[in-house]
Amino acid sequence: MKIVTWNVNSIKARLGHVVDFLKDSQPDVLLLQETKCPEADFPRLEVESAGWRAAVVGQKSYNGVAILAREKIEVTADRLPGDDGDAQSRYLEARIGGVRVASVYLPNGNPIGTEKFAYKLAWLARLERHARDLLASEEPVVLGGDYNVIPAEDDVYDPQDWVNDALWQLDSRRAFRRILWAGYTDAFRALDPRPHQYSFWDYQAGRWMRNEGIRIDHLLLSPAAADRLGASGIDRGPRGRERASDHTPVWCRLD
DNA sequence: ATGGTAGCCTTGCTA
Repeated sequence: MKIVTWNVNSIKARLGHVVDFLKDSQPDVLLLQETKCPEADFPRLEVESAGWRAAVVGQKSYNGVAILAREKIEVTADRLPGDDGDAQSRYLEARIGGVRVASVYLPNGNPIGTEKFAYKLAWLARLERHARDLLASEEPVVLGGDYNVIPAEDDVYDPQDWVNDALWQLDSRRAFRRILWAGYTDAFRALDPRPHQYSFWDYQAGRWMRNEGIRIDHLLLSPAAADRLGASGIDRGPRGRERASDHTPVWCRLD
């Protein structure tokens, strides 16, 4: 089972890229973030015409996540538990072919020292709590998405550029590591020790052309899923296209 | 060098 996560930065702006990617890459599951549209506006027909089913949560202009899959999608959660007052569309979870998968879009959290950063840390704590609860199930679990956290120095072109950024704060990295210590495996890093393998390059300052990126899109695997991890990688192809998302797909294969 | 770009369907916000 090939599972891919991709922050597309608007599904409407990126629909051609997404359909091309489905046909070229043939994922069994594609986890999308930042679809930036309400459920009713999601281009469901185009996705289904290509041969994938879709489960979607969304809101106007911001956030929004989706799960595309070849097989039947049984939605198990359309929001992250732990805060009924949280109205942002950032979490969707489903059972597909005996695997529990989630599409996760963490808050960016900038600027630091504001309520936005507090919301990010609270969201990470809620995700850790729920990730621990999911371990109690018999199923393999794959939590994939844009975590908006740079895990380590090897995952950024220059940490000095990010010292005042929410993605590189010690509190952000510690909260991310707590999920790993709960028993989850970073599918990319588990199989590829090379430094400076990125999943995001800012649109500004020629970051893509200079390969100055960060690795913030992650697939976190429960032990039962990690036992089946056969391959993983980052597909830089979509980032190099015209009118690309600023993120590129990250994938893993469960045998 | 406190800039730069992209998507939202705004005239600024979010990233």
